[in-house]
Amino acid sequence: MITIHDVAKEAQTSIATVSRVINDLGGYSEATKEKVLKAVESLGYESNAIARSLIVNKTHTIGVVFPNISSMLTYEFLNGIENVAYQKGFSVIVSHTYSKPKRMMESLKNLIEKRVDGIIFASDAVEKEQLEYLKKKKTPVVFLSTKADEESFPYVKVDDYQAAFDVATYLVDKGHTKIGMVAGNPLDLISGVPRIKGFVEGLEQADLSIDNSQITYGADYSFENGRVQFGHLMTKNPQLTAVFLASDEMASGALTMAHEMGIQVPEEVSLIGYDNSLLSRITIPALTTLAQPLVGMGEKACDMLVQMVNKEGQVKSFIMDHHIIERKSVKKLI
Amino acid sequence: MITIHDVAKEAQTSIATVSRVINDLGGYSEATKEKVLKAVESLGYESNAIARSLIVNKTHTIGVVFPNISSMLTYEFLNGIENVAYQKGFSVIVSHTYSKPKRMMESLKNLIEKRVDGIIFASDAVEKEQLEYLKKKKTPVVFLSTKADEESFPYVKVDDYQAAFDVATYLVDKGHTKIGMVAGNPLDLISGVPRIKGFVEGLEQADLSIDNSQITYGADYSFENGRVQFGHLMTKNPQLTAVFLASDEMASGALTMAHEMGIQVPEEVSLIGYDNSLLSRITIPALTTLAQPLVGMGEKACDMLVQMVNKEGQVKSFIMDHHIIERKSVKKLI
DNA sequence: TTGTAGGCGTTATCAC
DNA sequence: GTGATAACGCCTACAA
Repeated sequence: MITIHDVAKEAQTSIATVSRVINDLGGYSEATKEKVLKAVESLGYESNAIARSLIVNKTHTIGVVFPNISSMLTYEFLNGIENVAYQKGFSVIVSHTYSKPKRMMESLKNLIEKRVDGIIFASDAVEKEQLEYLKKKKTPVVFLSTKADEESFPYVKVDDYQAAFDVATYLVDKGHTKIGMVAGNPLDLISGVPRIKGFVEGLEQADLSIDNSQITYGADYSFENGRVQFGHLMTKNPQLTAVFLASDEMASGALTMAHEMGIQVPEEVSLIGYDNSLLSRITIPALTTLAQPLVGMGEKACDMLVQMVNKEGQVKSFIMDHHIIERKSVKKLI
Repeated sequence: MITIHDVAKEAQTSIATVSRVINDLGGYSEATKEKVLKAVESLGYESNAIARSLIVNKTHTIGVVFPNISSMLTYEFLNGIENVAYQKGFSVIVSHTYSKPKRMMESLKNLIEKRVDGIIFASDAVEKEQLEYLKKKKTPVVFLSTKADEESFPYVKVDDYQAAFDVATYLVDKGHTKIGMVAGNPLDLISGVPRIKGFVEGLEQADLSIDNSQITYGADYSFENGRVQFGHLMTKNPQLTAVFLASDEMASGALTMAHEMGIQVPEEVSLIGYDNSLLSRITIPALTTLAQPLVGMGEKACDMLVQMVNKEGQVKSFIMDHHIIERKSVKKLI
């Protein structure tokens, strides 16, 4: 390995001076700068970020912790994160935890040992143990599309309650009155519950009631779950003219089930999804959906984290705007 | 920050001993081990991987370089990579380059500066400059779903020529004779050309000729490109009964175009994709496609890289098996 | 403008 | 078994 000493020798100067010109610190003549740069070039020297980190106590690296892979959202988040990280001069270490507490803990510990400057914790519920751990370390953390039960760390989220509420009134505005929902996990306090609650109350606001038989629940937000839940829902409630799916993946599952059951979308039943993931543009018919600005959320989270790392003032949790993107899966009833 | 010195003081011993018990090196009494462990626990000490890396000259971190985000393959590769990396005790730094040579070079340099133990270069053509650079450094590199023009670095790939050839004979076996192709980029030597060549020669093998009007080309493998190319192809060649799309994304684009044009799939025209990405299960009809073992390829690439890092024998390029997954988009002609 | 020297938190080589 | 102490490659006072 070729070090700063080699460069110094080649340039016939000291390592201090080499360090100065490499880091653009000024305080050296143009001549020596030339010499040093030439030496760097000819030797192919590349400074050792590890050594630098050790002394400046910063790695310019952040860690991102994701739950299971199955979700298509993850990748869009990651893109947003990586974009601004790159732009701000940070590298990003990713780890998947499959929502296993043990693995989450290991990932966290590993990131801390590697001395990342900050951590983005995405899309997953945080266990008490992990929260305690993170609080003990002083490492900056921001939550992405999730939040801690307390106000310990800032988060970036959409207002799921309001979003689901808006979906309900959207459907009502389109003239629907017999409306169902394929919900996510009713035990998921972060996304599951608010979407259900928001939707139900949105309907109530329009003087529509929805009883429990018109809502089905599942374990996750997957294609397969959407497929079977939608099947159950429609056999129990064939009168429905519109149903809200708690994710685009579920909605596309519903689409294939509708196809299997010979139900026309949107002619016979309207479908509306959630997320505006890549999927929603690709299905037939294309999905009308509640859009979360996924890439933007990743960017925002990373922005906030970098701010915290650089101690640029106080960072507050941020609620991202949502809106409904109209495509082809919802029919207006006259 | 709490260091090994603090632990040593707390445990009333030397840092050398603390280091020994932490690294399980033996050569200490059970009693001191207890003391040290207790001190570690009570202080919440976590060793500094940066400092360790500096001296052992290994970071237990690998870098992964991807091109643009648009591809859905990327994430599956990443999952495979991250799986075995985790299992082998490595962290992974990802970076996206948007296929911009400048940004690729920056990413590479950054990874080298951060002293990653190895690099996986995925899915993108390698420029001469980058190749030269990587060869100069002694850092292990493996190519994933791409390869260098020379035998400089090992790669993991599917045999695109043979795969496309197999697609051709598959379609022929199903009784099709009027067959078209929506190809990828004809300038893409890694994936574009072999798929085109393999497909054409597969047809010739069955005494079917395919002239240039039955093949359309595009810039990439995207949904949108598949959509418009398929439109062109079918208006020029309405007699076609089957078409091969060079990616699943393109195939799903074709599906929506077929829908727009009122062409039934597979009743009027059969479609076959390439990749077996998540998409192919989700479209209606579900796509018959040539499957690349995406996750497996990521795993294999990481496996090889770790082997190289650990200097466990010679590592050779690896051709992954491919096969056709039959779903609903190809009709058998009687 | 430049160089010397003391760390940064570890591991590893010696002695004891 | 255990403890000094010299690296690892760099940054940064402090001197000169």
